[in-house]
Amino acid sequence: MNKTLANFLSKPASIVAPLLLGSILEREVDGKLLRVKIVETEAYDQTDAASHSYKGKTPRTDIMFGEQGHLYVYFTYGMHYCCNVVTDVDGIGSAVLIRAVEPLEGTKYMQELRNHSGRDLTNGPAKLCQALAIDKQLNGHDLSTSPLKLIIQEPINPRKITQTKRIGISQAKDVPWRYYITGNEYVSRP
DNA sequence: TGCCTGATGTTCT
DNA sequence: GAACATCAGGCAC
Repeated sequence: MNKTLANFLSKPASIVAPLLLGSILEREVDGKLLRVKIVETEAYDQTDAASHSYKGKTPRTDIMFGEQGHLYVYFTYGMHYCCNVVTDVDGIGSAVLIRAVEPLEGTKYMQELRNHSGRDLTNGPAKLCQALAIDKQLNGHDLSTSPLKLIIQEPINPRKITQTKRIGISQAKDVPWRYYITGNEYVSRP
């Protein structure tokens, strides 16, 4: 694990989530390079009823309780994958869900992977996983290594970040741990 | 443009 | 056996 990245992610999810906005994900697949910018995140930790780690460590959530900087991929609703960046130190079940990204490079191949084009290419957690060919094979992947790298950028101006309640969940809806870049067209709809 | 619904697998009770 | 951190397509307005 890259030390700078590990250090950056060594804090609770609610702290890291807004700092991840504007950072870059680089994905290599089939010899092609895909680059996207993170524009929307949600924080989850073990004190949070909506979190997979809330009920303690299970085989499924093992990754969330592990070392920060790894990818936690889960399968949901019978047909979709979603990906999280594990944060906080080893032993704490804390992660940041990537909800939306903005395509920077390889857009055409993402459209092929999604078999879909247009604005709604990556504006949802399951959509971006499909666009980046992320599935459970990448569960536990170290984000400082290929074929999927997280590249931290300077944190964007907090004034350009909107913080709201989370969406698409049934528990702890009132916890305001959703963050997105204000006005970015790739953010999912509220 | 916006609500409603079906598809469908993994996990935990 | 139910819940689920979802999406896409259909149909009404």
